[in-house]
Amino acid sequence: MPPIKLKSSPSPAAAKRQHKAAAKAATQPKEKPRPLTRIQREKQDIIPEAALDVFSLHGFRGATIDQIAEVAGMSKPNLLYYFPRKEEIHRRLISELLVTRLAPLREMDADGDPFPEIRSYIRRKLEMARDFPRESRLFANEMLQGAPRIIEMIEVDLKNLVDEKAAVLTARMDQGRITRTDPYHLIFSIWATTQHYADFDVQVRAVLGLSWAAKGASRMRRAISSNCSSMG
Amino acid sequence: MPPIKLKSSPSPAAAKRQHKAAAKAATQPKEKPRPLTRIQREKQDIIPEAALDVFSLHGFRGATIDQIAEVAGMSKPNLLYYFPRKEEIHRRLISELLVTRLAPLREMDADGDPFPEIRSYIRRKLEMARDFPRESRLFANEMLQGAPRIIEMIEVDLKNLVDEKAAVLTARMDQGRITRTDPYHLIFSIWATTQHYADFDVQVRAVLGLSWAAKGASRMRRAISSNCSSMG
DNA sequence: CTAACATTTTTCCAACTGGTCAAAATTCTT
DNA sequence: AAGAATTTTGACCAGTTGGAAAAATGTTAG
Repeated sequence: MPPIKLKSSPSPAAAKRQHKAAAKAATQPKEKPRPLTRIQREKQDIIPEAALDVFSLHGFRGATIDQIAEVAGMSKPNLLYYFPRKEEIHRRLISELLVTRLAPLREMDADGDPFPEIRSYIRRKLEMARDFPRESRLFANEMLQGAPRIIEMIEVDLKNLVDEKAAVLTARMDQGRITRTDPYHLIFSIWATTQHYADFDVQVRAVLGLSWAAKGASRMRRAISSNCSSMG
Repeated sequence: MPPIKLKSSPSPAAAKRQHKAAAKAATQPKEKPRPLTRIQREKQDIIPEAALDVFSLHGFRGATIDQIAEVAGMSKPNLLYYFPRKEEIHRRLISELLVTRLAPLREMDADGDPFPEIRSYIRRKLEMARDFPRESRLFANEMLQGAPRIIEMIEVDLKNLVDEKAAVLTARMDQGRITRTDPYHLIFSIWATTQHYADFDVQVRAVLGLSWAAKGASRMRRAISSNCSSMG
């Protein structure tokens, strides 16, 4: 399939506006930047929160500002007062997301004992899937759509990080401290498995016959131990 | 965040129409059902094919009939002549999908040697991810959205099948023929890992620094061997 | 060849979409 | 309390969306 051009870019005169406060600060450097209002702080918290619900469920195109506004408990124009474009809410969510996602891998210690190090990496990933399933789904949605908005970050930051850690793993394998495998595919497996519990939650629950009320906890514990042991 | 009601049901007088041919066949049982035209056969092949492109990329809500029609090389009303509702194209794709997806697990032989049996199951799954990535992504999209259209099938057919195979696996473990693990999580791991190569294709390619031209083959071979070996 | 049917195009529609704008309502500062 | 600034609302727009209806065009069995 490839391109499928979206007839987007609806407003030719886009990018002209800016958030009022920001605009003021930008055009009048003399004046003190006037700190964020209480309301501003609140709303800029509530809106991405609501948007996460909707974007993670329907993807960028499938989500509507109206929906987000409704979840956030405000009117569409009011929401647009804080985030003048749909894309900006999404961008904000995505960029936060990437930082959080890279952290666990980044913190994997090269000097530690490789086996517990990997085990704890898996655990952290699983915990993230349990505690932030919406973020996981947002990411998955973005991937499914070909990652249009984050491909460069993946190609540079993520690739470099993985290259680095893969090199460390290879070194450990050379020392015979862990079983030899392709380090990249090892990492992919970890990503895949942990993501799965968030992204395919419905399926997991349905197959295990879990009540929808029984959130995470015990299932997660089994998943963690099960997955750690299968690494052996 | 669960409900997010879409303000759908736009046409209150829906469900009134039917495909002309089908309608005729239904209301005039005397007449011979009048076999499908050449054109009908062609189009009913082309349309789901095009729809698969679009749905797998944008999900149900994000996809538009216009897009599908464009990919299929026909006008929207013409497309609607064959599939009067957007949902019907999607439904058709999804139901085909489920059959195909269950097949490999269903064919896993309870009497065979468990290890090669699992290995070949993984291989089949990986091959499916390589050869039918759009189908995989369509499924993933559906899952991310909470599987609204297939939850019952998952809860019944899939659950039963997995329960059955899990029982077999447990028996093998009792015999000490394979390492003891939670059979459900073993199966989830296989699903997760294989899906990953289709759904997160972009990420896999970016991290491995693969050219976008180099499709599947060699990467897949490594993935297969790598994943099989890590089962050991 | 032609009637009967199948297909396609054209035109149209109401609801929804992302987004604008000015006025009204609220909140903050002094 | 008053004035200034911020926040919210309501009305509105142009473009898109899923879909309907009918007219125009093709196809094909007899």
